[in-house]
Amino acid sequence: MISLTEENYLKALYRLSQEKKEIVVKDIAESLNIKMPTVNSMVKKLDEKKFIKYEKYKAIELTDKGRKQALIILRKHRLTELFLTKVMNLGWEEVHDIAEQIEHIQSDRFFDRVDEMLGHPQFDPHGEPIPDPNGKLPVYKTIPLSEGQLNSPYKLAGVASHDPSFLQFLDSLGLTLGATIEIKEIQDFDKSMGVKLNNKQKTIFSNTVCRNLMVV
Amino acid sequence: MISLTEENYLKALYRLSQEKKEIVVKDIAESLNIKMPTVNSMVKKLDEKKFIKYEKYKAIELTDKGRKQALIILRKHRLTELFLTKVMNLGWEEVHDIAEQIEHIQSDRFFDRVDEMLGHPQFDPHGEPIPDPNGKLPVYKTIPLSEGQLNSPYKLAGVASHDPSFLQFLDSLGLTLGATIEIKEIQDFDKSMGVKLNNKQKTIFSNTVCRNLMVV
DNA sequence: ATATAAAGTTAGAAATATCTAACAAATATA
DNA sequence: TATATTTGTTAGATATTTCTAACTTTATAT
Repeated sequence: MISLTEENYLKALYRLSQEKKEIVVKDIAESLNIKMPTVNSMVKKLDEKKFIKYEKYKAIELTDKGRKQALIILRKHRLTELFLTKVMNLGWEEVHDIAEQIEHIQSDRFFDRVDEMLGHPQFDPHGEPIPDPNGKLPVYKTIPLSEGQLNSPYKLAGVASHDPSFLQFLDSLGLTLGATIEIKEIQDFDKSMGVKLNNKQKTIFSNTVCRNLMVV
Repeated sequence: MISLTEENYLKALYRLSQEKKEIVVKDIAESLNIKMPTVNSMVKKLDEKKFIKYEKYKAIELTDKGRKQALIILRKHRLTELFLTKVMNLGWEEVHDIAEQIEHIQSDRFFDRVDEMLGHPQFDPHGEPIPDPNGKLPVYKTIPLSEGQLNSPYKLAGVASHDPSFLQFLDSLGLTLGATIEIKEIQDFDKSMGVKLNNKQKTIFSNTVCRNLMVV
């Protein structure tokens, strides 16, 4: 069995591993707002339980087992956030704290239903992929929309530019991660594309825009 | 602050107080599946925190503060069970364990939305009333069914007689608290009523029965 | 009314997760 | 390189929730 506290350590470990190559005791202490000696005891325990690899004074690494656990929690967290916003109509600013609690609920049935009610989403609204129930992160080979084909529905999986005006432009179109984009027309002369968004509105994207929309 | 464990003790205490007049250490131990010495330590603590009144070798009583806490948890539990069945379409047999976990979530916003999505229900499907957000059990001004009106759906909120044969009679009809009763016909000569139960089966109640069914 | 049984209590131990104080190692700086 | 700073570790304490073993009080039954 894994405790709520251990789950929180693993989740922090995973998040930190995404941000930096080396994770040290201090990183975890700061991230979880606890003192270093506490972390020290805990990493010893997590090492014994084979969730991480830890040696005195060395960097800490998640094992496959630990990463799997972390991803299962991350899945619950992301599904919960989506559920709270999309199904329960709560605001994005208020769902995080609730999701931090619900992510520890032990019930496959519950999260399966959440997943189902959301239509098995692949991305959360931050564009982060949602791990599968076995703690596997699907590997998407994303391509820029500019290399996409006609009449084949793509999903927005990320953006290559983080220019605020670009993001605002996407926002104004209601284009969030996970949105469906279908290429309906390609202009030869400037490579601009006529596209259909979420099977509803149609618009035209310049090649610049298309090169910055990473799809799957 | 009140811990998850303390919440579970208070909930058990409240449930036991509904079932019997005197609650002793052994009752709690059995109800929570823990040993008596553990309960002994805990009741001392709950007494110090003013949630219960406890003296050595005496019966245990909830204080107003303790009862309020218990009712807030009960509210969360009942709302959650309703939500899981009505909104998430889970089966009644599987929701209890999940609700036992979700009831400890700390978020007024979350439970307010749950309550709202369910249309502010007054009873759970077992016919138990749902406490309000301040831990108050609404007092319904109940009337005997005999004073009810035609074609207006009532809810069974209590019984005026506790005669075993009467209770068994209700039981045989599947009439539990919260059940819907609609008067379809009133016989002038003996005041017996033709009624529809839970929008399903129809039957006839004598005036004696009607005077003992307290509805809302 | 006394003996037996049931229920309750105390004392002390263990697991979990946290802390502070003191010391040690690694890293950065002068 | 030597010193200072940062980071890490150990040891030991505290709080929470649980347990077992031993003893005490209250209730039951002969």
